[in-house]
Amino acid sequence: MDNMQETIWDNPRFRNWVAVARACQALDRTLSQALSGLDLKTAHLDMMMNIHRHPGMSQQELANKLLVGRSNITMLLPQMEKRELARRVPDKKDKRVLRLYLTDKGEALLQEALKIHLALVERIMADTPDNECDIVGAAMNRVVAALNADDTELPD
Amino acid sequence: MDNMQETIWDNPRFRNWVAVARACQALDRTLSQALSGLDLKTAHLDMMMNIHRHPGMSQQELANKLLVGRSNITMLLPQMEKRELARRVPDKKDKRVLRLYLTDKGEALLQEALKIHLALVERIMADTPDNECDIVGAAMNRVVAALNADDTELPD
DNA sequence: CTCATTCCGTTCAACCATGAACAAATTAGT
DNA sequence: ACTAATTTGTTCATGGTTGAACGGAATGAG
Repeated sequence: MDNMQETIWDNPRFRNWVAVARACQALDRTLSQALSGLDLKTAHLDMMMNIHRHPGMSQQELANKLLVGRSNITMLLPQMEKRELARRVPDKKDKRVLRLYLTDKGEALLQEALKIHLALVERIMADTPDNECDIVGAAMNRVVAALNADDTELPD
Repeated sequence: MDNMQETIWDNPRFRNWVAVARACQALDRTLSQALSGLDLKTAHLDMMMNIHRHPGMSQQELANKLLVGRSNITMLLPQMEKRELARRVPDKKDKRVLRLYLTDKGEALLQEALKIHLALVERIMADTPDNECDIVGAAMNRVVAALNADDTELPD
């Protein structure tokens, strides 16, 4: 009873979050390998997913969505343009911004990559019932909301 | 009605996993900022956490736990030794391996960092009841198990 | 014992990501 | 209209991460 370790790993919430972090990292590594056949990296896939869902977004908006620096987008995009997966179209109203679109080739490659990604997700979640999956998703959305609340303290 | 999009984002499991990935990434960024006051990076914290829980482990074992390359450990450790947070002790039996330990200073700093980490975890999980937290943790442990099963397919 | 093989840690070159500094375009204040 | 501040994208130097190649040490087969 003196020996109540009171170590942080006795805290269920901490242990549970460590599991989340480990699962994410493990999946990232496996996904990277699975995508190597398409000559795609996860960074590129994330970009393509966001451009697909929000066509015409600016590089700045994309950087915010991906939680990376603007310069990162600038470095990655030329590679995708050379492979003809994406286009940068100057905005008529505002000559500063470049609006992003996927080419048909880019959309096609994205679909291939998403098949791989989806198959992987379904496999790792195979032993988890649907309602528990939803609980996980809902909890994680609350996490994102809580962290965004912090960020929005700073900006406007 | 023709318009059943059948896009991948209609798949609940995929959406839910995307939420997990976004939550992880968001927390990593926030944690990095929170640790900057201690002049610690998440990579170092992960190392210290593992050495703390498994004193005397080799660099190889640590690399496996962290899912990083052996060279990564070699590059990070000297910095921690100079700060007197960790020690590398040659193994008597096997002159190849260096066994890792935290110094008292390292243990003390780890406790400070863990306080910050724990506070962050408890805050982002504040709106999630205990039983749902456990469901999340259990699901993520199954994910890790499923992915480890893959890895052990290759190495024989 | 000897030689091949395996394992541990290190080194090195290549690749990525980041943030500060910058030029051009836009907006706001006066 | 004119200046100051803000925003967008780019460049560049820096630091982190990786995988292949290496030398030293242990293991196993003959």
